[in-house]
Amino acid sequence: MRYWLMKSEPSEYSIDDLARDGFVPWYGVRNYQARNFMRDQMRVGDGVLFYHSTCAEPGIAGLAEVATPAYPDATQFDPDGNYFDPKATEDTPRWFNVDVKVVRKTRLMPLSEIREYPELANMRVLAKGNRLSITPVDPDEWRFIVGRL
DNA sequence: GCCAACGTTGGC
DNA sequence: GCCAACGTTGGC
Repeated sequence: MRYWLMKSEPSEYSIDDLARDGFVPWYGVRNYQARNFMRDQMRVGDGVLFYHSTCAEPGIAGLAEVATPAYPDATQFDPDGNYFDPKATEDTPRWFNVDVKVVRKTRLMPLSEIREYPELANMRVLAKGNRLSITPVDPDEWRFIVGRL
C-alpha cells in the first residue's frame, strides 16, 4: 500500500467534481515521471491526497484512492483533443492513467499550513521548483496529514 | 501578470 | 550526446 499526492486545478476538476462523479480517469498526464508512477507503482487501494493547484487557495482538499490499474490514456489518440500525441498508437501507447475514486472531501489544508509542519518538511510538493503533478507520500506524512483533516 | 524552475525538443 | 531555446507549471 502506497500513498500519493495528485494535483488538479480546481477550475478544471475539483474535489467537488470528484465527490459528485465518484471517480475520474486521471487522463492528460504528459510527464514521464508521473506516468511511471501510475503505470509502474500504483496499486488499487493506494491512498491519494487530492491537491488543488494553480488557484487562490492551493492545498489538500480531499482524500481519494486508486480505483483501477493503469491503462492507456484514451485522450492521446484523439486528434481533436488537447492531449493528442501524434507519436502514440493503439499498439504502442505512450501515456497511461489510473482511475481515482473519492473517499471524502475534507477541509482545505492550505499549502501555507503544510509548510508550517516540520513533520512535512520533506514533502516533494514543498520542494522548490517542484512541478510533478503526482508525487509519492511517505506513510508517516500520510498519517500526519489525515489526522489533521 | 510575473517569474523561477524544470522538462522536452531539435540542431549540431 | 550536448545544450540552447522554448514551453509549461504553479506560487505569489
